[in-house]
Amino acid sequence: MRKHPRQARSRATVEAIIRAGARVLGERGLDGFTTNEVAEVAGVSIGSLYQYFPDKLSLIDAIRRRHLDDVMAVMRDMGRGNRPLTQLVEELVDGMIAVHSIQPALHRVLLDEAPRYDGSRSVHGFFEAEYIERYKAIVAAFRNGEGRAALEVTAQVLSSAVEGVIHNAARRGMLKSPELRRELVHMLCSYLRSTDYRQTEPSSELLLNSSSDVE
Amino acid sequence: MRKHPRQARSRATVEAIIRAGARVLGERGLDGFTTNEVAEVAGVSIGSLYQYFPDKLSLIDAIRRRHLDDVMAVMRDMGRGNRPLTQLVEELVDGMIAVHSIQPALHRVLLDEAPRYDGSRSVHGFFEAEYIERYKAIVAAFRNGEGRAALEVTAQVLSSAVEGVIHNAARRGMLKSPELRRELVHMLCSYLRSTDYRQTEPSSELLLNSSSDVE
Amino acid sequence: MRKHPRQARSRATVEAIIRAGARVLGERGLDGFTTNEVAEVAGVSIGSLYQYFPDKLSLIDAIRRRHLDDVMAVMRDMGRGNRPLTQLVEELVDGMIAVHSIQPALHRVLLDEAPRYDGSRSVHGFFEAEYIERYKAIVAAFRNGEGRAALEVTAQVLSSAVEGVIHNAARRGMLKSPELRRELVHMLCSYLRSTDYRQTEPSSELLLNSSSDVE
Amino acid sequence: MRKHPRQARSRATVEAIIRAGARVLGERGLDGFTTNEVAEVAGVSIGSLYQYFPDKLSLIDAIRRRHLDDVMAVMRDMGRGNRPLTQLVEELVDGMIAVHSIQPALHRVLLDEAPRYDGSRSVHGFFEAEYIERYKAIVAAFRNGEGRAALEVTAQVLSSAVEGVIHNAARRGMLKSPELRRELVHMLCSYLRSTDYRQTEPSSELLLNSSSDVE
DNA sequence: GATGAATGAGTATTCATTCAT
DNA sequence: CATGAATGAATACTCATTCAT
Repeated sequence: MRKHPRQARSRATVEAIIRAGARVLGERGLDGFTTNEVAEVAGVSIGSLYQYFPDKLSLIDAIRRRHLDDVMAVMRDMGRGNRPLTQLVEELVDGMIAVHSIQPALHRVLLDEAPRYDGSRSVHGFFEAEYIERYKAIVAAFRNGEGRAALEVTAQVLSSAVEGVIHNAARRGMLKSPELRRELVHMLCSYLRSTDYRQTEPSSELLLNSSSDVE
Repeated sequence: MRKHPRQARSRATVEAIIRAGARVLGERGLDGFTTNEVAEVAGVSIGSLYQYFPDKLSLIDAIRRRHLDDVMAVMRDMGRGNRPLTQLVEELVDGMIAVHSIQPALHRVLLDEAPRYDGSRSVHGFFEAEYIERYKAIVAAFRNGEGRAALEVTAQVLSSAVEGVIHNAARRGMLKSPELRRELVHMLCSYLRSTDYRQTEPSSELLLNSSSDVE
Repeated sequence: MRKHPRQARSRATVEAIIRAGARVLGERGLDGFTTNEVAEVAGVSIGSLYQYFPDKLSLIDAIRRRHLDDVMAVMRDMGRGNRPLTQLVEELVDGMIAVHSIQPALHRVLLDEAPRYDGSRSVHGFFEAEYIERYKAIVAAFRNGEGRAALEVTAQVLSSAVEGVIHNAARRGMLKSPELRRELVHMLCSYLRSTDYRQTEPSSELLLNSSSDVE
Repeated sequence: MRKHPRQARSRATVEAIIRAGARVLGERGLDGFTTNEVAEVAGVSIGSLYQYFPDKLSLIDAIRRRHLDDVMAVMRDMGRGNRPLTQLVEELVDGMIAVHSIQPALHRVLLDEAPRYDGSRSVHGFFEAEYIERYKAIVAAFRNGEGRAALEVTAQVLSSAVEGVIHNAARRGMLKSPELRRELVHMLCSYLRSTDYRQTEPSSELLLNSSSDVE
């Protein structure tokens, strides 16, 4: 941000801009997101917008930070208290579904489409660090004996799988499907519960005899 | 396509345009994808581009079709022959990684960002139908006794999880990490191997007592 | 118009754009009328033009309104006071010649070539209604006993004859010819003065024995 | 024209192009008139079109000549035989209406909108010379004692009035209205029958007491 | 601080015309 | 002679950003 708002009025202005930005981004998508549109929706002159945000990207970043804070709130709740695996996973999934239900498109746009400032020192960087750390904590709690590196990768896989499923469901308007919720929970639990698969696996497995073989 | 290329010369032109388009889309992203840029990279005049593609979107659709054909080829290979679960999943994951390694960003842009022609009868529609069908075949082979509806949802969860993980890895340049591959395979196998979790689960579970609670 | 100019500066801009537009349209014709050209002639950036006019057509409409206002002023003057037929017609013709002398081509382009916004409720629609009404008033004053429908048609014929002659003269640069003025006045007076010709006519007429027959 | 077609085949090609051109120009207007479109409608390659017509304008000129020939045919018929004034005028008006009824828009586009080659030596020039000459013959026949210059102007006024009324009617789809026909005939007859109005006019005229005075 | 008028580089798309095959 | 692939200048319109008031 270009300038830090000190007076109450300025803070309100910035607030209005970010809110309007989130709304526009969620409703119109990245293409419909123009600084003039945002300023108008915010009931603010375009000049005022540029008083606080040096350019479009910085505004997107601010919106992202705002939104990611919500997501982080869900993650932080995960950390409180002890719960059995299933319950924890269910809460995680439910939290994610809840966050994405508010503005289904916004989160996806923010995560997938909207360009980041430079990739390193951006808001997203800090957020992501804590985000993955939270996932690591979960993994560590249920997968004892997993090494540092493995932990990192497992958390990565876990979080991106959750996001992949949730975003896809959001795109299809299936966020509220209980079956989807159940299956996602199921998958995550199976994964977290299983010990290293290299030991248990190549025993005697079912064979796939696909009939779609013939083409 | 506006016109069908009859002479050899024009077929080469169309080919060059699609190739250049894929490259530009992958390297510069949807924003950097301008018809003029594509024409230039293809070494073709802008007029030639519009001789064959009525507008920008139709070109994107052609690129998508091209790319999705590659992805489907991987999926179709899954259907051939019988293999144990692990091997099948490994091949699936390896195939996906391979496809995404060529142009890491292209697939994601094509799937997540790039607008489709009308949402219903487009290329993507047909592709997706077969795509999910292939996943369903896999699930059906290893999860006997799963109902119709459950099959659909499971396939959905499975495919979007795979894509989420792969795309995220692509974004981070981690596509070639063997650990990631291992964990993804692991997750998918656990999920597919497990029977209905509602029976086996709420026994005696570990409890999470996170210390990252305090901040 | 997209935006209403509030500050004096912007009102001047809009004014300059319309003036430049009229000039370009009159001098270069509809083909040479490009928004960029207009902006340049107006000494204004293309962006400013689009700030006030959503598209090319709306600008043409604004120019038309401006121009038609001038024409209507002439017509309204016709309505004031009582004058003998000849004097009235002379004033009408003189007024029309004056209006078209400013930018000979503009009026024709505006009336004949330039596309209208949607054909019905556009500026031209309202203008035309009053325009023909004024003509009807003239006809009614000198042709007593003419029915409703006949009035309408007579007014139509009268106005389009005037326009035909004036526009053609404008094309040929003959607008200032006193002979032309005299003949036009003559024709209109003859027409308006004559009672129903069906009674007076097939008496004993001159015969045309054209020698230009042989060629 | 670039090349004179000698063989039968070429003559047929040229013929097809001109016909297609007239159709496109009439149906789609000057804007929809593109050389590629014309070639396609003519069932001929664009290359062939340019074999015979060096550019777009030359094609329009050829169409114009073709069309004006039709109009001239009407005018020439006027010259044959002797008829009373009213009959002659009725035939003129009917002929004009007939010519314009075939492709109402074409004639207007050709006369009003379509650019001419250079204004002087074009097809239109020659045509117009004869055209106005025909009108002069008519005037001369019924207005004895009119001088050279006056004859020219009268013919000019007469022809442009006819065209103005007819074109306007064509635009409004009123070409077939018998009232319109009657009034046009009426006006032309009144005009041609009247002797110099300077002698007969400022006697005792009706006064216009318009009520639209009050505004 | 706030305003909103002004800017202009950039984007998709068309169409007259050429020329190798 | 005919074809149609290729060309590229030209055009309408958008939007991030600046700056005088």
